[in-house]
Amino acid sequence: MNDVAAAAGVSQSTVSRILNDAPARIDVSRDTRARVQAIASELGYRPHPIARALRGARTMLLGAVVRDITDPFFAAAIEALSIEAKERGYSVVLGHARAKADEALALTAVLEERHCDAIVLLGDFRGERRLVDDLRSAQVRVVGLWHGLEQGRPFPTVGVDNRAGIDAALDHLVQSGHRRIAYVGEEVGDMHERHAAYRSYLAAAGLDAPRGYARLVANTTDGGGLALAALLEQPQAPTAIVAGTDTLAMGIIHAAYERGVSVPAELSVVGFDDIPLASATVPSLTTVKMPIAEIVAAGVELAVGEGGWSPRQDEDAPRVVFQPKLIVRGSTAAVPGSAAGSV
Amino acid sequence: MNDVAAAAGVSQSTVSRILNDAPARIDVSRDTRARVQAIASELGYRPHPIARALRGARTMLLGAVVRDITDPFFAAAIEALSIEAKERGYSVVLGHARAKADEALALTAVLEERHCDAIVLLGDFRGERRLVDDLRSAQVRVVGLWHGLEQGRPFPTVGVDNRAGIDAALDHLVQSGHRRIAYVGEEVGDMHERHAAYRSYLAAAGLDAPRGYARLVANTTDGGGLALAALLEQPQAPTAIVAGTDTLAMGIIHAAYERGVSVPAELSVVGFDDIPLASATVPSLTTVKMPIAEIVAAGVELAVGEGGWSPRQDEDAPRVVFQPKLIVRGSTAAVPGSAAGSV
DNA sequence: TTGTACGCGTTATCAT
DNA sequence: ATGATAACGCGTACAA
Repeated sequence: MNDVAAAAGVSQSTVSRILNDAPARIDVSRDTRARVQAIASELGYRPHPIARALRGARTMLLGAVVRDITDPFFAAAIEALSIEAKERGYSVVLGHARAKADEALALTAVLEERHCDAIVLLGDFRGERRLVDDLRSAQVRVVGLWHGLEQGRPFPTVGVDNRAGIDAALDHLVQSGHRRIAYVGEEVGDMHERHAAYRSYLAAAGLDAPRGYARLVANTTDGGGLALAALLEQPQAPTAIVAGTDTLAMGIIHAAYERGVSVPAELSVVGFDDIPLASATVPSLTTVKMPIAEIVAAGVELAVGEGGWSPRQDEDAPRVVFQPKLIVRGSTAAVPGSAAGSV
Repeated sequence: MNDVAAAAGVSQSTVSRILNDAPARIDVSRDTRARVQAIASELGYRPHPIARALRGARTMLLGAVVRDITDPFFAAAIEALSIEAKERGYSVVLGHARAKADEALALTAVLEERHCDAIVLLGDFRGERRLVDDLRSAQVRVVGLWHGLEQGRPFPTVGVDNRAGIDAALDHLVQSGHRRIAYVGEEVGDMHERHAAYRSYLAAAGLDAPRGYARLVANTTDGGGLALAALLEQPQAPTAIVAGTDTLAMGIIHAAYERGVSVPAELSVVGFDDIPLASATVPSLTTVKMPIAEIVAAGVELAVGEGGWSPRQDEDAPRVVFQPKLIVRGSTAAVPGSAAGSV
């Protein structure tokens, strides 16, 4: 900017005023303005965001903390976040939080918070006391997406109505004649709610729910395979499985294929999330569609929008909840032996 | 830092020296050092990275420009990049480059380059003249991963030996008795090389390659479905398909399932990349494994490591090439009608 | 061993 | 309508 000022024969502050479009009045003469602009573009002047930030301006950087980007669901969430952020002029900084059991997760280790105007948590970090404490004492705004339920939330959260999703999935299965319905999930974040919803649904419907029908495994395709193996060993194998995520559902379907169990003819499987590949599996996946775009949009609004929330003593942080929607595809069918069944 | 200095009764520069571990000599007395450190941690002092960066220090930010994070392959690449970057103390800034046909892609639009110490391009951006020009004139180091071939490369690139991968896939199919082998891909980046490798392999092997056997479609599961539909309409349908990516392969397998074509009994399919879900599909996917971690590590080294490369006149930018590896799983089998076949 | 002073590139305030 | 100047937080050459 100094170069521009020197070349134009004006002071540097004048250049600043011109290039920032004089917030106050049009107190720059037309000719100097034109001259400075010409020279600036000729010299290829580019504002220096770091210097601006030092003056107190925003960084236009949005921090995203996520455990595992490989998880197809969170990959889709990051994509949505990136799009939403870009529309508001923000860029996303990835704070990769690989949970290493031996080290407490410190915020600084994962993200230099002062770079970012706000931080978005993707997934459940309630187990990371250290991280949450850091976040609480940091000056940046924090929003948690799919962060699970909590009593005294230190920051706003946005999520989905897990109970409604599980209810819809189970309604669908029950209406297809299923009575022996198992659940597979990892006891983390939203899946905790899904598990609880599954249990209370079965109880309310008066359905049998043997202990072995709820399998808690890692949220991976391998975890799904292990869960299926265990379920097939039950005295009465289930005719349908509700999976806590599509990843688990894919693992279950894959394992069923390897074992010669036909989906959906012999076993129905319902997933949760509707990840991008869910419609391209064999068979295509019946699943509960997560309104990712809406959730991310609400989260970004809370993080960097005008409707932002700042901690107060007299009220809890807000929790926004969106509704999921059941998508029926090819992985569910009537229970074997029913009207349309074989035998 | 001023607060710390005031509280400790020393000057701000002393504090700076202590907290930066005096690069020169141990010219700080033990007691003042201890006192300052105590006060600093008590006050919860955190260095201000922006001010540091303004002084010329590095931002420890690594820009990543990617077209489509939803693409499972690039999601995995981003994951690897994030891990590799974190090991060197860097964070990744996502520059989301959704190709909108109507607007030329400007670097500033996608990433405020002066924030980043270096920029990593993920995928093929040769079509984006504007972006590449911006990159060339920018002062940051740039590295292209999976950027395809180019004559006068303005920056170093790291990639995979596509020809070797395709050769391995075709060798496998030919050895399984296949003669009618089709190719499905999008004419972008590395897939261009894969297509060329497919054609020259068939020519060298003296295999029939009807025009309609090479299907150029979008790199999505839907694209794969369209390609399969077109291939099944050929006078002589192929017995095997080489897909340019696993995404396409999954689309092909899904479409085959929907049409009642059995994979691998009636049709063999080979993918490329070995995305995380490739081993959990039905059937599991035979594919060419991309050495993502190695490629990303080499890229980060070129971008921010000591072995970095700066443009010179007398030599081309380096191109590092890694070798892929064929992973045989369940989506390929002997050609129908062969020794082990039915009928 | 420690304090003073300057500059990094901006923006904002005050004076001209 | 424009120029001079202070300040943002930090690192460092120089002076004490």
